[in-house]
Order: sequence, then structure tokens, then C-alpha cells
Amino acid sequence: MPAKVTVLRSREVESEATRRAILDAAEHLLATVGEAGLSIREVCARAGVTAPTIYHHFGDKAALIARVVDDCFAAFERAFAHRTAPHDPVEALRWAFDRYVEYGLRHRIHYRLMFGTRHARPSTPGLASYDNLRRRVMAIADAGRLRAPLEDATAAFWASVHGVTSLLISEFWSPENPAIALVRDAMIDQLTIPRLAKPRRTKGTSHE
Amino acid sequence: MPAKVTVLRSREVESEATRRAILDAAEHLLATVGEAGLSIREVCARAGVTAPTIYHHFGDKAALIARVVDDCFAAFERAFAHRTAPHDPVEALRWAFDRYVEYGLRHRIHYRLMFGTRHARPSTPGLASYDNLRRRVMAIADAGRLRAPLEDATAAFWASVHGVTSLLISEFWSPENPAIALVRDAMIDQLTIPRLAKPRRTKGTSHE
DNA sequence: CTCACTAATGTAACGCCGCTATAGCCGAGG
DNA sequence: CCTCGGCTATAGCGGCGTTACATTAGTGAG
Repeated sequence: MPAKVTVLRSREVESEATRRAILDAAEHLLATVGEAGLSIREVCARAGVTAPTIYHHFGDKAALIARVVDDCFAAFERAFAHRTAPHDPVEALRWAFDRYVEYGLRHRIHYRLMFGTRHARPSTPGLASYDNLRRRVMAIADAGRLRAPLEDATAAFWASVHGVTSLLISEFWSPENPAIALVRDAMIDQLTIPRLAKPRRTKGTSHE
Repeated sequence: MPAKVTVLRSREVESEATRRAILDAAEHLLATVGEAGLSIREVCARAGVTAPTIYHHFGDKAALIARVVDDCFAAFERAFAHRTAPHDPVEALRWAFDRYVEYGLRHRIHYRLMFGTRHARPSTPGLASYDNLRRRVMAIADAGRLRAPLEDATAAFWASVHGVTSLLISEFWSPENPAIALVRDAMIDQLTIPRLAKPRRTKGTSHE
């Protein structure tokens, strides 16, 4: 019985296999030689197809790369989902900061493609990724421990972790730079309340 | 007497003129169509020379761009020098943050070339630019108002302003995003002491 | 003043690249 | 069985960075 389906759709299955072969080859080359170094011709050689096949399935080089980047966002979120975050929402955010930097450092080229330049409109996986961060900040707000508006605080955290990751990827910094933790803790200490104290707007109300 | 020098070196002068023509054409194209869009052939057409002339003077495309980037760093520092900073060192740093973002936003492509990827070893103008920031932070430290080691604080400030600028350039943020000031003030409030109080290591010692 | 030398520039070409008009293959449906 | 249409290959276009080679024109020595 499964044979029937397989036989009936053998053509589509074959076509989909070709798509995957192309995507796999593109992803591998992207991680190896980067966007500038990736050539359609090399993808062809690795995937065992010829150029028109790629253009038939993906349109052009930019669309192919955009497709790979979408898969990268999925992998990016998986990097967070695989491990379990601390229970305390503020500590969970600190933890997420480190995971974010860690991922960026391990997938430099992919990170640049995801966040280095905006490719057309922000993709759905990209938005989902940002929503993930917002949910973490919202957990802090729900605990009454956020010192700034939700949207602003989320954006601010993103900017700081993105800045750190960018400098690491560009090799302006080494991964041992103490400034990494300094940025992380400065932003968290300033925008959140460490314990369950009355949330006050003026800074420096918690003695020690 | 100056005629003697001019005549004797007429050849060098001419050669230097073509150098400048090439650099100007490259800078204009770079700001217009970006690094990927810039082609040696187009530079040739604009500068009124042929390809071997460019390779004779600069080596290859990357070296030509690196040379343009060096000029960008000079323009970058000029953007700070033209205006006068506030006297208070902390406010001067806040002011520098805004000038930095402002420059990045006005010269998106150049900023990306300067800080987006490391081009070979950090150029001399690039190092000078970073030293400028460190001097501002040092002024705060000299006033006994810095809460972290000089090098770490300098790096942390750089990361935060770079993160903000990157997101603005990539158009993930709009220039009106309140998170810009939030990042700026969070880092400054956390790493500096607002008035002339006794510098203490624990956070939150200055009431109001 | 002459002339060989050398730096500066031009000619033409090589081997890449992204992309596509066109044609052929082959499973799907009648 | 035969047609039909989606998938793939052949071959080629124009453009790219780069370079071997030829050519020009100031320069310094005799």
C-alpha cells in the first residue's frame, strides 16, 4: 500500500530529493567559503545537477541563499530549545545571552547572513526568533521585575547581544574578552530588578 | 624655485592625480552601490583610466577598497572633531554615542566596511579611532567616576553603540526607536557614576 | 643633447561568474 | 499506445577580477 503512494508520487519525491541536495550543497558551501565564495557552479557540482535545475527550483542565487538562511533561523532556535534555561526569568535571560553569543560564534557566516544585512522583508523564521526573545523579557515583566517598557527592553537586549556577537565574529574581540560579560550584566542589572523588591522608577534603590 | 620642484616632479604629480581620481571614483561608487556593486571596470570608466593602471597603483580590488576605508576612518574622526563635546566627561561619552550612531546612519556602506568585517590587520586609522573612544572613557576614570576597568568599559561601550548602529543600518530598527537611548543610558548609568560621589564597587550607592 | 632606463599606462585576453533560450527526457493521464 | 507537461541538460551571453605583453613618455647619465 505505501508502494502505491510512492510509485504515484515518485516524480515529486525525486524532485524534492533534488531540492534537498541543492540546499545541502548550498548550506555546506555557505558555511565553508561564505556568501561571496559560494558559486552556483560549485553548488551544481556538489549537488550533481546543472544550473537550470537550480534556477527552476529557487529562482536565483539570492533566493537560494534566503532559503538556506530560513533553515539557519530554525537551527538557531533549536540551539536554545535543546538545553533547559534557568527557572529565574532574569537568570534565564542571562543564560540566553550566552547561548546567543555561543551560537553566533559557532556559525559565524550563518549569523552574518541572518542578522548582518536585512534580506528583503524579515522572514517568518526570523520574526519567530525575535518573538522568542520577547517572550523571555515578558516573563521578567510578568514577575514585576522589568524596569523599562517591554518592547524597548527587548530591543535593547537584542542590540547589546548583537553588538557583542558582531565584534566577536569580526574578530575584533577574542571570546575571552571580559567585556562580553560586562555588557551582558550591565544591561541586565540596569533593566531588571534582581530580587522581588517593589519596582521603582529611580535607579539605584536596591542597597547591595 | 618652486617651479624647479614642480617641473622635476611633474611625473609624480601626474601619477598622484590619477591615484586620486581612482580613489574618488571608488569612494563615490562604494557609497552609491556598495562593495558588491563596485566593479573595477566601472571605476576605470569613472576615473578615465584602464584596469592595469589601477592594479599598478593599488595591487588589487581589496587593497583599493582598504585604502578607501582608511580615508573613511579619517572622516569618521572628523565627525567628532568638528563639534565640541560637553565638558562633563560622562555627558561627553553620551554625546559621543549619539555622534557615532549619527555617522553610521549617514554613511551606512562605509560603516559596514569599517566595522562589519575585519579587513586583514586593523589599519592604523582604525586603531586611532578606537583610541579616541578609550580617551573619553579614560577621562571618566580620571574623574574617579568609572565603575569598571578602563579596557573593559571601553570595549563594552563600543559593543553597545556598535550593536545599536548595526541594527539601524540593517534597517531592523528605525532611527526613532526608543531603545537607542535606552541602551546608551543603561550602559552609561551602569558603568559610570553620575556625580562626584565616592567611587564604590557595589552598584546602586548613589541615592537619586 | 642624446639615449638607455624605468615608471606609468594601454591592448587584449584568460578563466571565472550569474543567468537563460532552447531543446530533450520521461513519468502521468487519457 | 500516445500525447503532454514538468524537470533537467546543452550551450552560450555578457560581465567580472586579473594579468601577460606592448607602448609611451619623463629622467638621469654620458
